[in-house]
Amino acid sequence: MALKHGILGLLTYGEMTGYELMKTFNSSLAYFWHVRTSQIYLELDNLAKSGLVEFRKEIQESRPNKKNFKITNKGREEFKDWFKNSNMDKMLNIKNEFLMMIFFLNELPKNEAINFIKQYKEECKSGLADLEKAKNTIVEFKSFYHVENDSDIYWSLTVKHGEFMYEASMKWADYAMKIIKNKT
Amino acid sequence: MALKHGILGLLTYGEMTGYELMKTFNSSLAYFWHVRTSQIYLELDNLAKSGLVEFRKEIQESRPNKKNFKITNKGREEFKDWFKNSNMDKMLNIKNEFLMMIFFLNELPKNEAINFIKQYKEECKSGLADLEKAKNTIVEFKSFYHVENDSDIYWSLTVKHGEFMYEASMKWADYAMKIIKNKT
DNA sequence: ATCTGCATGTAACACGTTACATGATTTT
DNA sequence: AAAATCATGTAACGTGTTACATGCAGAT
Repeated sequence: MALKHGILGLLTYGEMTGYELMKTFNSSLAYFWHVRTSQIYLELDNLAKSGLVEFRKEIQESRPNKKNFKITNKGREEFKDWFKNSNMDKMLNIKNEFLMMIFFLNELPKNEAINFIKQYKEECKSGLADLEKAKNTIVEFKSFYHVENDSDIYWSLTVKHGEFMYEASMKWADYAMKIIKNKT
Repeated sequence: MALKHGILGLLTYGEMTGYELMKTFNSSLAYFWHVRTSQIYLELDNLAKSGLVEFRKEIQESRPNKKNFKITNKGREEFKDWFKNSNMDKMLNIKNEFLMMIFFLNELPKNEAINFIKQYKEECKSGLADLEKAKNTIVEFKSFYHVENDSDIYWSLTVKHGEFMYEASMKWADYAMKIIKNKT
């Protein structure tokens, strides 16, 4: 139910279209949540049907028409309840296909195994670079939606989490390559 | 397709029942992949229908009857292809509900926000403890299935990855709590 | 001239979870 | 006496991906 509550959460900062929501997810929140337009529009439909959001049609001349979504009071309640009914252990259990491959990496010859880890390290590097972009979009988002409170402290903390993870991942990659090189 | 290839991969070490596969996932591979029995049995059905695995029925007296699955040649080919057709960027994009909550944590009063991070840190601590168990089950698995090669180097690397991640997460949690405490 | 951005959606499929169902044996 | 282990499965549901469809405006 995280996407649902993510949408509701973003709408607490102001009216947004499906397209804008998608953009925000795939920039500011990109490190921990990607979305597809198809999913966003379906979810917005569901939210509207449940009365958690409502929309205002806006006819545009030189652009396609929009639906500006805003959160309802019922939506705000639902969003608050999300924090009350959360439980930590469920949230942390991950699925990581990369590690599934590492588990079976003996299938590859040594040099290819090392190369595989090297690629991973490169990917982490580019992940770190993307976090820099996220930092910028966060600043833009705050001023664009005139967010007065210090929510951005928390937005930055998610980015910081990414930095910690990517840096640790790269250290792990170095460790892993060393181990593989030393094996018979 | 990671579960499918995970099952095929485990079966390269020897014959296993659905139940044993489930046990192995939820112990040795638990850090990065949890499964439910329902999913395992469905996937085994599919794999059998595709001719990637086959099974041998074993009638037991004081226990329910079993199906001992083994990988076919076709299954081995499919498993090898998994490494060839993989691409890194797809594998690394994560969904993290915990970070979704962090993003919106301004919704909670300061003390509750700090408590939330504290709970996370505790969860990481217990994750680290579980990794110790995983280390043991890996050793048992190797001797039980008489694995002669040094695959276990890679198994251990997945555990090490977990250690790096949990430790970095806990450092992040400390950093986050400090930031929140200092905010107005 | 081609690509990117804006803006909306539908349909089919793949993957994963929840809940249900059974039943003997062994451990606490 | 209660709970965990062994061992199999079905059905319904929820979530996410892939592929398809449209079409103008502005930038390269």
